[in-house]
Amino acid sequence: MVSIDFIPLDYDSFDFEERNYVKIIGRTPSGKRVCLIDEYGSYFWAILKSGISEKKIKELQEKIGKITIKDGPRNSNVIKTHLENKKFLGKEVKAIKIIISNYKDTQRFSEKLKLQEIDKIRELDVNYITRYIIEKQLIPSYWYKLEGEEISNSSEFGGISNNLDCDIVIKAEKITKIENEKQFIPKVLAFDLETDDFEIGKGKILMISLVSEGFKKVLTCKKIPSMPDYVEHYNDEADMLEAFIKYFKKISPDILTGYFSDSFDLPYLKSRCEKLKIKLNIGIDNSIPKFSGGVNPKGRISGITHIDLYQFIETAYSQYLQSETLGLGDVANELLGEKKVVHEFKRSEKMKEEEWRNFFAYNLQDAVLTYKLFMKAWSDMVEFSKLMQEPLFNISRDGMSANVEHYIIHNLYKYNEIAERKPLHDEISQRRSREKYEGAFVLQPIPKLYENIVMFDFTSYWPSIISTFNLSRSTFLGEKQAKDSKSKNALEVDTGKKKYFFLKEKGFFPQMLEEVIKLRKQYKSEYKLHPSPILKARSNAFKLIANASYGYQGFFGARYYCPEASASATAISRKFIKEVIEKAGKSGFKAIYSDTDSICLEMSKKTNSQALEFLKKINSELPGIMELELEDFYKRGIWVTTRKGEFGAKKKYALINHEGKMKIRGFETVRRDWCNLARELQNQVLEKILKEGNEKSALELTKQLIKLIKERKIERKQIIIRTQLKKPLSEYKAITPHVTIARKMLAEGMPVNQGMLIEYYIAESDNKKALKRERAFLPDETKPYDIDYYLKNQVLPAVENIFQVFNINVNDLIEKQTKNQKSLSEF
DNA sequence: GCTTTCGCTGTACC
DNA sequence: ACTGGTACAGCGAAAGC
Repeated sequence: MVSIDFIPLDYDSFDFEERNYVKIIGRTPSGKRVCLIDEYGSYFWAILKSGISEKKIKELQEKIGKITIKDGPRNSNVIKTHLENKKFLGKEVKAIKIIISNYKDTQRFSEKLKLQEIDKIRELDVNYITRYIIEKQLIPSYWYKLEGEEISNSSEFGGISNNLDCDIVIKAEKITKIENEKQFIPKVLAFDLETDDFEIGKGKILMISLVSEGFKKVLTCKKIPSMPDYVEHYNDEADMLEAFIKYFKKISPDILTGYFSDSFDLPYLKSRCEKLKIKLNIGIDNSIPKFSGGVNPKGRISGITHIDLYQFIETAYSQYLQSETLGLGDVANELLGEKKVVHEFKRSEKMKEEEWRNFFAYNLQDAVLTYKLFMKAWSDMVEFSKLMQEPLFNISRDGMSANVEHYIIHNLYKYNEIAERKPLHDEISQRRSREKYEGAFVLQPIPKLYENIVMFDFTSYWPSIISTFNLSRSTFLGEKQAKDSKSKNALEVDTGKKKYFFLKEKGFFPQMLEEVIKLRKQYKSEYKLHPSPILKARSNAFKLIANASYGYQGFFGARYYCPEASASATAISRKFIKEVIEKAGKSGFKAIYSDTDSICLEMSKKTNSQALEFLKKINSELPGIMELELEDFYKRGIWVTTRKGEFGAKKKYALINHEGKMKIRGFETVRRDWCNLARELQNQVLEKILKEGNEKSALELTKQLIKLIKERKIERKQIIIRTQLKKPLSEYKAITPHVTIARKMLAEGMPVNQGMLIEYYIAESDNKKALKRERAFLPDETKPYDIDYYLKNQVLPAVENIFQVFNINVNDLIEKQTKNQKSLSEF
């Protein structure tokens, strides 16, 4: 018997003599690599119809107990059955727990269970590892004391330990959670490839960068006269790949990370190794990386957690990032404040020595930035895996709906609930075609420059509504029937279209949410008292889960899909925000604007403390855990009309607080599909107006810029328009400028991928009626820009509505200037 | 042949 | 396909006259 402390990192399973075993890789506090092996038989539930006699149930259990699978790839049997009183969607049920010898036969067993007494079979689709984590409570990223028999270098399980790059292999007997808040720092290896063709299977690998603690190298098969000292040269690609494998094994990391490495670097590496007949045996059992998932491949390396950092950044950070793309360069710049080395891609045979030198630096830096970003994201990943209770491999790739669902599944046992199944194929298409339900309320603003504004918003609006009003799949009682009067124990929600009933007795989902909100509040205040990246990450993970839970209930792929709950939540949201608007009016504040959970009020002659008193009054009248809070006081704010100029535009405003900090929403300034010229001018115009309270100097600035545009003094980079290619080029029905440019790029042999930002500018044309797409050119083309287009379609639209607030028509300004200029040049 | 309408597309807000 | 609905705006082609 041995006993060690360890932290589980990578979860896997294997079969031995037709039984399932869990294989978990972790580390001890002193850095030894541990492999835990545990026998574990999976199970599922047969939920019985009500009113079946005990005798019948006994007979049924016996019958089930004898089921065997012999026609499959292995012999499987039922190990044990167990009758239990459980809950399913909140209702009491009797269910038989069926423990089987091999989870891979789950489906085969269920097919033999189409029996009269059985109402439903459930939890066939709960992942084996997930189930193990729930049952043994061996949650990733926490510390445990592991007791068991050491089987390192033994013949157990066919000598599995002999081929394993581990310090100790233990057959688990007892696992106990220990209190250890010590943050585990993993050994991380970041890598990046440069190739001579972007398409996997076509090109060759030119260089590989590797970055780990105290380790920075570029491996290459290209030789230039004087190599930088971090570059190691190999005779050919095969030697270089062998060297990669050698270094990988020497470093023996816990985590391999890359940026887009699931879809590019790792499959590329695998493909080249296959072609060159090199065994990419980087798994701790000497296995090669395996890919699953088809369209969105996921690369798995046995015993080593491969993390494609891009995927985690996309789900966990993208909503907070200002970056206009989620590329490594933009993200590293924003999160680390480090700029990427600029490198112009050329065909490798055309590159000169200096360019190769730069290419090496570029390659190294990609791995350096990936490494640093990973370290920065580590706390968040750990907190995610602790909250969702799923391994890091999954956490780093899952979207928010999967996160919400994992949170639910891992906590169901507290409510004695059996999990609902995932929707089947037909169900999904049915759900996807459902009508949209009405969403949140947005108040139409009156265009104006306002002074002295206060903004309030509801804290965690959606989750607080769902929790307070108990809106969920298991508490939904159905639509109101005309004759229905049995609503004593139910809450009625009038969505305007339909009336829905929900049970008053708290359901598990609203209860879980309430817990999440409570803990989020607790960690947030703890963080404010003792700021640390861990507490910040923890508070943030809870916040994200809470916010995604509303969308989850309306999502077609959800186990606990309930669009009626979503529709009810929005109906309730509309009711409360409108009430606040009305009460504000009665208390002498005037609502300028409101969107979903926020409200901007004109203070008029009211003081700040009067505004806070009003807030207090509102809160005293709010039910449950609903709460309105102060967002900020603002010195000025501006709302404008829509382009047509008929009414005030929603989702578009700019504010400045008393410290001079601006908050700009919806304006072209914050839209990446407008050129920088227009965006920067608009930003400056807004700043001047908000700071000075009038339009005078902003107008001057605009006039100056118009002059510069006409004199062709604008730099090319200022007039570039960027639009994302959101789908494969072939799927476009409309031929827009960016599609035209993308086709042109493709024809010129440039890489064009779904998701990339297409850049172009608009050039002059003799044909005045030419379409925009006919005047669109690549950034490096030489045609002079179209003055008229940039004035009338970029700069003017960006500031026109702002000056309109002051009754100034900027269009006249351009026309006048144009006339003057023409008359000058004509004479 | 010109103007208006409408579907497609992308982006942002919450 | 991988959380929800609301809103704005530009482009290009179809529809309307």
